[in-house]
Amino acid sequence: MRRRGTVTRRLIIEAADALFYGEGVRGAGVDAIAKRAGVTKRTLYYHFASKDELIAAYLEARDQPTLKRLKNAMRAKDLASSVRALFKLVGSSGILPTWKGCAFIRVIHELAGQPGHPACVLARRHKKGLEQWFEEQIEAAGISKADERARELLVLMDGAITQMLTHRDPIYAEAALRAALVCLGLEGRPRARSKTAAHVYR
Amino acid sequence: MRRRGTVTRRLIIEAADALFYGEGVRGAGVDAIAKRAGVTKRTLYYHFASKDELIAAYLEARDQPTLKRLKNAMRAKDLASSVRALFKLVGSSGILPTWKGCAFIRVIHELAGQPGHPACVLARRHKKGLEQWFEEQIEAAGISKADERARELLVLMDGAITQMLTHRDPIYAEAALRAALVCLGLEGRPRARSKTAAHVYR
DNA sequence: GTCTATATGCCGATAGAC
DNA sequence: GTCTATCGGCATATAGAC
Repeated sequence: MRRRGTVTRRLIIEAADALFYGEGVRGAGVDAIAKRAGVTKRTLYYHFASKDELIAAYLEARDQPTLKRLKNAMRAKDLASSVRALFKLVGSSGILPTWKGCAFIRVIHELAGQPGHPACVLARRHKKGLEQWFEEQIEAAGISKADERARELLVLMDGAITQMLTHRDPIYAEAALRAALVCLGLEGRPRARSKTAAHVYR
Repeated sequence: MRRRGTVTRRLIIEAADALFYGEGVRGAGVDAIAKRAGVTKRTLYYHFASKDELIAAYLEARDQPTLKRLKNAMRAKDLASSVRALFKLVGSSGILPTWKGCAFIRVIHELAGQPGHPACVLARRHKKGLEQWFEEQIEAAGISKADERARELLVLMDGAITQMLTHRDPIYAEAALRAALVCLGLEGRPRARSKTAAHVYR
């Protein structure tokens, strides 16, 4: 009987995570995943009915840890600091060659032709959950129309992630941070920011 | 001798465009592309040395038309109207089932493990070109630090596209539009009150 | 529950005729 | 330049022993 807590099952998901994230859910094959997990393909197919199911399990396993990591980065009391930490995280992660963007967005893009795929459903739920948490944080900071601000923040985060994956240049995470602070009303548009100061980076 | 203007070559690229964009560059095979183009695989491989080269040609063929379409949408004299038109376009496109996001961003995500792939190089160049054009428009509107504002606009656009592909809900394009107008200083937003101040009203 | 071995088909790419 | 025919490999998935 298939249970969800099996050691073998966990090993397979860990291997899938490494390969699906590293090479894409279409680029990585079950053969390589089974080999990395140290099991045979037959064992893999005992625990997962299909590759599609394994892809869904891969995202399912990433859901809470990813949220937890973001919440931990944004644990400051004041919202401005939290938002700065968020985009600092995006910028610093984005310059690492091993970083390949957001796993959920990657799946949405790779499986754009199959929006009903279980993994796509999970990805949408993950992003909705994050949006809702953003909204709670913004509301707790006493900012009105928190739902609108949360969507703006989410758009900026995913836009920053996309640009980081594209150009691997923190300048885009910084752009997103500036935009987020302005949107949230936490920082006015600087009128006379010294050009030299603004260009310290790079 | 292989020339770039051949009718056959164009037919193949058109078929590739439909299938690569519809099912992903990894999801679509050369078999299906050749069939759709009405040629044999051997002919396809006469015109393109490899599938990777065909993928690059597919993006290459999309580069100028995509830029042109965006410039046409943003042809208004005043920047605010142009920006509104941009995100209106993203929102209205994004609810069409046939729309599958930005072809360039899709490739970046699908080939995240191969940043040196010719198609990835083209995708980066395309986005850089768009960013530069944004900068020119913003500068022409008399807004300072146009380079920073252009990056913010680009991040918002790609973030909106990503969210549209994820949720198919124009509410995210609208969020990005609001953020863009605030960032460009085309629409004000009052600074947030402190949390204690907010408590006065509760 | 895990194994060895294999079914079956599609993948990208090629040989050689015309 | 386009065709028919096909290669070798890897894809997902399965049969049946233990």
